[in-house]
Amino acid sequence: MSIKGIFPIDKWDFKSESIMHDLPQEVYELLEKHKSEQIYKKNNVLFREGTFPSGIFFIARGKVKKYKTDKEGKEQIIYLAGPGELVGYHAILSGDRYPDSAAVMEDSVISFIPKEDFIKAVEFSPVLNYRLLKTLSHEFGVLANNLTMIAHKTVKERLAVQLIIIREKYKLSNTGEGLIEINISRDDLANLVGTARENVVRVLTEFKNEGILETRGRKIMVQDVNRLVTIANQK
Amino acid sequence: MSIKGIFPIDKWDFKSESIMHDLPQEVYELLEKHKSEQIYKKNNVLFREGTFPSGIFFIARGKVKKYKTDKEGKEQIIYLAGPGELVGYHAILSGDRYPDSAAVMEDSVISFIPKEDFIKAVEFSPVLNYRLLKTLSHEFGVLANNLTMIAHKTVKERLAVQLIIIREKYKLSNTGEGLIEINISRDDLANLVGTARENVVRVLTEFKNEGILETRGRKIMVQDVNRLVTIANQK
DNA sequence: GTGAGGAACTGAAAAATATCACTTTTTGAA
DNA sequence: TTCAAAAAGTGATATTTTTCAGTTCCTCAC
Repeated sequence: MSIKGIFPIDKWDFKSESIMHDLPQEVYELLEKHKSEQIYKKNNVLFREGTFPSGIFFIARGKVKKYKTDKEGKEQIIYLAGPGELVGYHAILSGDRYPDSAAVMEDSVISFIPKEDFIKAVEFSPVLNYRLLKTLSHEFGVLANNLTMIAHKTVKERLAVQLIIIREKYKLSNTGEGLIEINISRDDLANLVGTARENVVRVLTEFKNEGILETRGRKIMVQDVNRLVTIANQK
Repeated sequence: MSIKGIFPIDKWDFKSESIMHDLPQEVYELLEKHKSEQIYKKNNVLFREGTFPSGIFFIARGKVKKYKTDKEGKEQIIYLAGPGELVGYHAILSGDRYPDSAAVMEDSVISFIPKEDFIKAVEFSPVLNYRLLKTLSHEFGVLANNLTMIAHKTVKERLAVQLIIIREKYKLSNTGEGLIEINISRDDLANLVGTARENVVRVLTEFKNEGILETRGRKIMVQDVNRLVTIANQK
């Protein structure tokens, strides 16, 4: 039983082709000229909601979360970005402030491209322009799915969905043989699912007791994806 | 006490300039050529999630809801669109199926523009292209706000927020003197807020008893916006 | 290798929300 | 105008989720 068959997987989050892949030489050079690559340590913040954008970030290696924080300090993760993805371009396109914050979830290699260079490239290149439209449309769909899910599914169902997505998305960072290791803090998982940490832990324990997954330290290894898929599609 | 002062109003839903406003003559003509204007009766469906797009819709007059429906038939409203707004263009940009459905909430005047003409116009016009990017970025921000809100705010707070937004958004359809009439079914309101109809009705009654609003039939008239704003910002 | 501090986990109680079964009101078609 | 059907409203109960107040388990800096 393939996951695709029962779960509209392509409408979710899985990484598509990198937006930067195979751009015309001139655009590529324009972006390369002033970019600066740097290693960001875990928990470093790339930018904060409400500030004015100075440029965009291209993830070469690592994981980045985009999130919003409310008055009480509660965090909601909007999007998990990985290698090949661009972060921080919404604000530059809309000409407004950053609508969300971004932070590095594990030590990552990230390029910074100054605002002016990016805008120039977008103006110069219909290909990049069109690709941004596609990416944005895709991200919008993912977000709309999440909204519907949070509004209508239980914590258990939502957690099942997110585990499937994360597992698929971060497949590559696997050690090779054996089970795929999902490495994410319970807090981040809770902020992604849209609930309290305690609930995530409880459902995780439930899944463990049912033999759906096992944990080693903070790491989660899914043993039976199909059952997760069944739970995800329950309602 | 202005609403703007305490509530980040510009980050929410209020209608900005129409995407079609003041386009270069050639683009305008390209879009006009094959468009067909038509009156859609209340509850008519413009398109359904998962089908292939045949074109886009421009709302000349009326109200349209974009929504997703889950397995159990529960509806979640993603976006409320009004006059001057474009609907159904996401799917065309992403080259995929419609990610959501759209239905008319009251008798409306709507133009249909065939897919090919729209794509041609986008390819031809950097202005239109750029404007779509801006609109999409804006819509993304609104959606991200809603996601965070549904995840962290109570039904009462969310309803307060949405009442403020709808009231502002549909200000124009007001009769003139006196209070602004919000005309929306309790079901639609519930599907927008992300809860059951009963809860919406209960909170509405609460608001009524506190003198925040009054109702005449299905119509809601807000008497004290400031108190709604206070509730909306409670947490 | 160790121990301090952070993260993960647990249980019980309170609060919010969903559901069900029903009455009343409103609406719009004949 | 009437009157059925649809929508709105109500109350009681079940379920889910949050919150609080802890304990236990990892991790990594020394």
